[in-house]
Amino acid sequence: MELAKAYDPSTVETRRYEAWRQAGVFDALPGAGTPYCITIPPPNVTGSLHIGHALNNSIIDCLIRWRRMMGDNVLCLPGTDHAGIATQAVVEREIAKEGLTRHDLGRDRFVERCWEWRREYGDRIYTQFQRLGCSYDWSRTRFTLDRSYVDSVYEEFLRWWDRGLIYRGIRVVNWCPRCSSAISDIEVNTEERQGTLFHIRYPLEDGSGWVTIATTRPETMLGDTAVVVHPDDGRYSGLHGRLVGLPLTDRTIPIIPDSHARMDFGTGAVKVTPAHDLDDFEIGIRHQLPQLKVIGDDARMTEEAGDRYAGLDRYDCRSRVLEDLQHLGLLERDEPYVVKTPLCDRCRTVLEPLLSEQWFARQEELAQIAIRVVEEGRIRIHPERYTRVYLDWMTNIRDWCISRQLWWGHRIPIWWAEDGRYSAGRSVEDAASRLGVTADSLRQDEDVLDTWFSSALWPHATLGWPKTTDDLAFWYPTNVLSTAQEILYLWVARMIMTGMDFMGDVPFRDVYIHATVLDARGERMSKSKGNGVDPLEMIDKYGADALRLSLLQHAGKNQDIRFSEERVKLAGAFANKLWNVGRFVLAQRSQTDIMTECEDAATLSALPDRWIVSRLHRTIRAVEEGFRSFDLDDAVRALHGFVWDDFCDWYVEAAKGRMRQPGPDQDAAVRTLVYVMDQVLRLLHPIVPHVTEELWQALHHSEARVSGSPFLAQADFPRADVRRFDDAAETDMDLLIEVVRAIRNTRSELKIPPAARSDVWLVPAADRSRALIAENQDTVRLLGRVGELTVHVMPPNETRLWAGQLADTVEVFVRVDTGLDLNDERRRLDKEIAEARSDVDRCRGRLDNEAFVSRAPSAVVDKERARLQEHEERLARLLARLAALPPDGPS
RNA sequence: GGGCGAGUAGCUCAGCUGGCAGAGCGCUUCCUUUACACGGAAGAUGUCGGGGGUUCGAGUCCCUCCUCGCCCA
Repeated sequence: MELAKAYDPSTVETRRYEAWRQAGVFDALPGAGTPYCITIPPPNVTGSLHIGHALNNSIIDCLIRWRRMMGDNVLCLPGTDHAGIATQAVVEREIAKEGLTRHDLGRDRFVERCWEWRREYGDRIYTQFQRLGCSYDWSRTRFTLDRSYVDSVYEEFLRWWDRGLIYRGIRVVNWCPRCSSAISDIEVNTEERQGTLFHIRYPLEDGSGWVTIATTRPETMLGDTAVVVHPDDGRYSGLHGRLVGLPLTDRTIPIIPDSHARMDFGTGAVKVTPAHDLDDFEIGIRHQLPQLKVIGDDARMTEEAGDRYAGLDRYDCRSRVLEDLQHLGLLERDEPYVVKTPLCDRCRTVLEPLLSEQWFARQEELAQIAIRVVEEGRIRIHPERYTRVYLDWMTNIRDWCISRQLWWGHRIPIWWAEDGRYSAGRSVEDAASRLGVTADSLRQDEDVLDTWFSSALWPHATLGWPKTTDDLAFWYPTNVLSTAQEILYLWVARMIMTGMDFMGDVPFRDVYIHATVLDARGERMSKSKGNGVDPLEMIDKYGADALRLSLLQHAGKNQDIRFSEERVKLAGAFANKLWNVGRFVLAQRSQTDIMTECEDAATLSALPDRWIVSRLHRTIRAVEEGFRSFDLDDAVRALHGFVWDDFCDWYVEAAKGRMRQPGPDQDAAVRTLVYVMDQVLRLLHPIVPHVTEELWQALHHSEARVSGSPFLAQADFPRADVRRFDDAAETDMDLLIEVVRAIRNTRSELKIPPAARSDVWLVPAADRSRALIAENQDTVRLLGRVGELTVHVMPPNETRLWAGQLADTVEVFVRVDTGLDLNDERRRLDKEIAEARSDVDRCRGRLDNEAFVSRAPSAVVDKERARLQEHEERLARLLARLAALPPDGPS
């Protein structure tokens, strides 16, 4: 197979992906082997691939491909969630173009429109995952509104209902006036906006003075039912239990001590509006305060707000309240203040915390178990620091508002009787019999369930629960959940609860919280800022492999990643490097009849071969460790260094010399090239699947394989073999590399043109290094562009013609036919001597330190002694060299 | 307000259980040497955020302060 000179992902990636799919490489079959399963976090069905998905799915696919190659029976199950509020917003926008609202259509027709939308666009993100190279089982895609999934959700609801975990309650929820629905915490975007802090006087009822409260939302005062002060706040200690007249109303409200009040904020006195603030709601419960709802579902003031304000929009009401207070002289002052404003994630309407009657799920009992499994280490969270974040949240968990006033979603399986009683049921008939009435007298609750209520079941419901399927039996518990930090609570925690509750076992064993991808300036990407990076555009320009590599390079235990197009480009350069070294290896092999797929590394005897194999196996171990511990960045670093530095820059360059003459050494070199190349492709495959598969096919296409899959994607992943670790080979090769570097450096300093060959004279200090150089002189010659190479016990006599340098323990001389500039040479030597002296002094200083010698471990002291000896020898040689130079003279 | 992360070369980041400060990019000089100019060779570059402490020895451990960011209230 002819390979193009430069790697072009656009001609490779789609073709390779299709080949995998057609061969069913990603399709899983339960039963045999060690199960390994990841159910991917279902993206929002309205969504398209953003950089966070790209990162997470690169991580997931990397793990999945790795485990598949490790021989596990792997299932990676993809899916989407129905995203109630988001989808509904999209479809509402669409029908708005036809001048319609959802109310014009009615519930059934509107839901049908949502389905049409979903049929048309719902699989878009799958195609995008495929472009990223994700090896997911596309025959098992799940959607949270699939019939079987809906059954799971209702099963969950009914079981909880029967245990009394679901109840109807009145609470403050995040209310979006535009969507007319409660929304979940994660759909709240908090934004800092410039606002005003108003200081308002509430006169004491007996006319003896007033307390001043501070608020950014004066309109809510109409719903105040108390003022709280801190119990320890001396300023108010005489006022506990006294009443104030609430301005603009005819009500009086008490002053109550409660430690919620912060003495250092505002005046230390806080107005309490239980119906319109979550904290105030809880204060209200503590002190049994009335809950006065003065703002309605439409964000207009209610009757409760009083005749003068009822019907006004909340902001108009604010203006009027301020005017009126001003009039009464109760507005003490105002100051600019940054207000944290909650916005609806979908429509950016300012949310209203609102007292509302909703369905709730009790959490405490479920949370206890979910806490225990993490404390006991049955689920491990990585990076570990998130464990505490999780546990803190879980121990302070609040009941979960599970109802949403939407149409798109799982309609709550509760039916109401005419007399106001209600019951859940598996069907209207079931509910009817539970209530002892006829089915036709019932009406179903209008609300749907929170989308998270359905995704909380993701790992077991996608595998078939509540049915006992083979998939569920084989792959549950799943192995890893990889996701973003902001849904640790809302989603991860709840999957743990439902998994323990319904399956009696953890839903996954490891949770990996990946970093947040920021832009190049370190700012969070957002649509409004317009600083987002489109992963598909990156794939178009540089290839999916480049995108994956650029992301995985930074996927470790870090909290954020600064992303830039430049990185993708550089990752693309690596793919090209790999491509080209692959081309080289192929070309070498074609010159011989060596066709072995995998050389037995144990039989290699040449130093470069032993060295590269040793380095390879250390790299394999680093990759293994990186993959195992979710330090993918470490794995990538190890591979990058090995491929580019060890293999390309040294091994391949050295091998070129061995290619000239047919014979056993050439055979060994080719075998090693093919072996290392094959192993490298395997190691890199989970990270950059396309380019590695393409090369691997080229490397092996003509071979008859005795067994196994024809795809790299299903080949065995390398295993580190400690017997291949070869310290001696590494030490020896390091010395050779040092010698070559010294030759190159000297040539460069002498401005010898790269094309020219120079004679080199080496004086190794020890017998061992002499033998080493003698055995490998061809390598030194080739890499140092050496003409005549002399290895001798003494330096050359004609000092004027040889520039010298030290490489470790080897003196390296490069011949300068035109004669040496002695001044230059002395300068160079002086510099080296100065360095050597300072090294010697530092070592001596340490060893002269009584405390160091007596207290440091003896190994460290010995090492320091050896080091001192080396430096002293080096210094002596340099001084000798300086002395040997002719005293002075024309240069 | 609580919790967490980050601050190391011009930039982006590694530096594990303390033991001679590293990589990539960029920069300087040179090279189209038949895998690769998406390349090769050589080179320059550091108050490891500040201040204390522990230790024979601190980028690494402890305390404290400063700056930036994230999550949760």
